[in-house]
Amino acid sequence: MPGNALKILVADYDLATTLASGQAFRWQPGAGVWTGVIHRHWVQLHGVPGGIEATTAGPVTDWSWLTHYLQTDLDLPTVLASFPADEPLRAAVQHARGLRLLRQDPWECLASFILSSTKQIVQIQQIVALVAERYGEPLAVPNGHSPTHAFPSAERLAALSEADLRDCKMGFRAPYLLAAARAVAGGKLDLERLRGVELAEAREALITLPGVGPKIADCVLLFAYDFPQAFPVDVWVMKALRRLYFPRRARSPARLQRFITTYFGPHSGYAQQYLFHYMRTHPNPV
DNA sequence: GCCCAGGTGAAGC
DNA sequence: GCTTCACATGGG
Repeated sequence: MPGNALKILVADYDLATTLASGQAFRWQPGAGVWTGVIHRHWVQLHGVPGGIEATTAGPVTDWSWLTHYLQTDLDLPTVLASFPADEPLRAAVQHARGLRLLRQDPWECLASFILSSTKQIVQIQQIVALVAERYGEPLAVPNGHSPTHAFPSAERLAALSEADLRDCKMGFRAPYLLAAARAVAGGKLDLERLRGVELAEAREALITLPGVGPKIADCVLLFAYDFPQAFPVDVWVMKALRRLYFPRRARSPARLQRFITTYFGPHSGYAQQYLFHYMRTHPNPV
């Protein structure tokens, strides 16, 4: 029987921390409820004892889009057990146990992170909301809720001008987003193909886009694909590495990179997310 | 006013 | 290889 509500049984899932953790930008907190958009679905989520309750605008028969996005089948204890047993990671995990990685749509994730450079998370949310409101297709929403839009397709954005995008307050990122939209819409960059290639090859393919460097590429590979060893290094993660792992003397970028790829194990991307969250919420040394 | 934000590319050495 | 700078915009 198709319904518009579902309870997902899952342990070790901190919904609020996950949705606010700066990997996805379309979630708005309410009174214990998170409202957002996944693909073409308006959805409300709230964490309850033993799991997550979801409500949609209309009847749903196949909920796999939701469970896949939330990654509720992932066994978190296995991931955590794969981390090196050091003090920084122990503290970071203890501080936010239940923090998860989502599995987003590659195009939306790529576009969002192109917009992310030297922006605070709240500002990225504002820009993404503006782009969706202006150029995304309207979605079905329950009575009493404000109108919501899907994130616009690459084809839709590719048809715009740079000025249209600059009007969405994205500044110097506008030509980068436009170039990415045109590369994807024109078939020059096949985001689906990246699902089946090695991490290094997928990274290279993304970095060919102007405005996409190693950090943004790794965000997309970690948050939208199945690359558990993608390890985006932003200002916060760099602070974590310097302060928690190399407090005495600075390491060259090459040495740091080698440390990242050898030290954190098969789920290093997850370790990165815990370190990121820990530094963001503990910006000052204890 | 000032500094900073889930960076990147270009120019300089 | 590494360092410095510009690039828009808004929050603290």
